Amino acid sequence: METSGLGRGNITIRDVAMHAGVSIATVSRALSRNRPMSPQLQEKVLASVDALGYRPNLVGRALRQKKTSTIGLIVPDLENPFFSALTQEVSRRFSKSGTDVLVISADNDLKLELRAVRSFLGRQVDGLVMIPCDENESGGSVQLACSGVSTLQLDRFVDGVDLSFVGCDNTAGMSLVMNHINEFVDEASHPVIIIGGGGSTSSGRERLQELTFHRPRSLVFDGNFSFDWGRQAAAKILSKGIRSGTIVTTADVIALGVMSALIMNGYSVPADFRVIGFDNVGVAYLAHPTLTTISQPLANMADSIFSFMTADPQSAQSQAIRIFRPE
Amino acid sequence: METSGLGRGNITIRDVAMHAGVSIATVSRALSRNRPMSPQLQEKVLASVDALGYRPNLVGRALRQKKTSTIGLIVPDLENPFFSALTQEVSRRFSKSGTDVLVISADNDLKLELRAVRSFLGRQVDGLVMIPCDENESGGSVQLACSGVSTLQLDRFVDGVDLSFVGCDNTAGMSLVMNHINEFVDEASHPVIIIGGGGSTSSGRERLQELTFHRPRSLVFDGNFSFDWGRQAAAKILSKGIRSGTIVTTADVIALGVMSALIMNGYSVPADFRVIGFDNVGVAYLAHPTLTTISQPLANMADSIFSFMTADPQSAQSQAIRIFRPE
DNA sequence: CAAAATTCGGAAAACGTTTTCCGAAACCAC
DNA sequence: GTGGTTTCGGAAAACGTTTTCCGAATTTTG
Repeated sequence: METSGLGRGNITIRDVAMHAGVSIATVSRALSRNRPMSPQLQEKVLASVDALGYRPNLVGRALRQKKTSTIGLIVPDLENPFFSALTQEVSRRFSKSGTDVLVISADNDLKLELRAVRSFLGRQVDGLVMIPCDENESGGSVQLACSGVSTLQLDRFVDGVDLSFVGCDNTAGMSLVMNHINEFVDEASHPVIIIGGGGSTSSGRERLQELTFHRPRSLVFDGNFSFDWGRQAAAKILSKGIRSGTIVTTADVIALGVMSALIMNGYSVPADFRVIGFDNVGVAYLAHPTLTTISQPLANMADSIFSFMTADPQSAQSQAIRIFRPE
Repeated sequence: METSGLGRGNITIRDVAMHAGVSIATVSRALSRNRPMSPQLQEKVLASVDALGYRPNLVGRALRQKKTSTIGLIVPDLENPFFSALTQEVSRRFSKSGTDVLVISADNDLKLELRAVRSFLGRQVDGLVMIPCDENESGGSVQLACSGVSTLQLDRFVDGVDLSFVGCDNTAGMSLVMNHINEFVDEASHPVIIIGGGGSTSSGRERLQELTFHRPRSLVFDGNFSFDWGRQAAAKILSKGIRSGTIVTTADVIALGVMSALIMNGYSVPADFRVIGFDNVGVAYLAHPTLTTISQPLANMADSIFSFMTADPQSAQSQAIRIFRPE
């Protein structure tokens, strides 16, 4: 009569050893195939493992091995579809290898971001990927992370210090936008209006800088990466009496907010206003083809994170900064 | 001359004890305030902690304390905005207490879901919250989870076994939809068309059942919870020659897909077609007020999860099923 | 002032693994 | 048959912490 796994004190490797009549070292070896052993003994051990429903305690293992087979991912805001897509992509990339990606959302809060870093560091993750909340204020968190474990900044980087980063070439991306505008838009009748977002993040700043550099006399509004800011920005534009134009935004979430507000107010996209986004998140497809957008190469970025994390920490590659061209 | 935290062998509690000239027990107590101690000694220890930049190894702590101050959350698909909102809400609720919410996305893959359960169990999370991928196929994963740790199903539940669950009352929600339709819609000119989704999930099934129960002669399409399915469904409707109606869907993501396809094809919402969603996710606000939707009480659900997890495992409450009315 | 009670620091056990080391047995070669 | 090599299981140390116990010092009490 076999008791089910419910027995309160969990089954440990000792119980298996006892049940199989061998030492705990043998059990460990039978499971890890760390050293060759006679097949019949292995068989016996594995049978006991099955019979007892033993599952190794990964905390004990981590303590001994000094590694957890885990990487941490800190995201500023999971409700931003670009970040959830990125999260999904990174998880997917790592799921093929044996390491789990553990995600914590910082909820755009610097305190929570710092806490997440501390938590992951304390939990001995083998690597840390973070999308910093703020270009300036997140510096401490990022540096703390780097001081403890192999760390990579994703999509955004903090100012001042020179730390590893993977992201896309925002400048090149916005150049694509400008080429598109030069080619298809008659600026006389369709003035260019710029709506920024994420002013205190590197990606927001880079994109906005590139736009204002090319169109220094355009009207500029700046806010954050959210649907709501897009809606507000559209209202501001309309309240200035503007009735048509090309609206360039620094993220799809903003662009979608803009579009929805315009349409609610009876304007047509793209007849009255053309709207341009950035990121090409899944939900942007809803507005296709009326929303023009720039794709970020998520898969490439995830690949790069993976190879960074699996690389020898000493190797030069591990310090490289990888920047991908958007499409 | 103080070396920074970079020194490879990490600083352990022994180093602090050595530095302060006390025993490791004293250091532990100084940090945990577990037992009163003389203030000057505490001061001395804390000074050493600061000087060395010591951060406790939570793996060691977890092993000793048999708790990790961690709960796991397994989500089928982070790109579904309802799930990312739910994730964010749950994280937010727990961030006030000392426990971190660790998230793993199963990517709608049963294998990955099972792996996530095993991983969290092995990592000794103090609790597990899961949104099962599939009403039938996820049964094994959910039961495994329950056998190891206090587990709660969220939003969806698996069939057959009677396990703890927190979610919303889909039937009541759809009744609200029906009341709305009865009140505002002239069904003679505006036939009701039903678009289901998530057929193999309890919430998808419950919602669809309620709809077909009230409108047994309506046209029904069934698919999954995605923007894309909404677009396809709209195309199916149009290809049947239908040019107006009330389209009731079982999720906002579907409704938004439907709307976008209708608008792309030159139809007006809500003049030609009325569209009704479910969940009231943030992105649905983009379509407000043309999209009618039903709010799920996220905050209440998160609260309930929290109290379930912090409750004494023996108490009756810990087995309760909580169902909230949507608004 | 002695005895009892209290405080508080340290030694050591424990948590569940993996892995190093050791020794016994088996095998091989001559 | 002996010496050398290989194979393979077990004992025990180690990972970093918390906590139980113990004993010494201090305080309180009669």
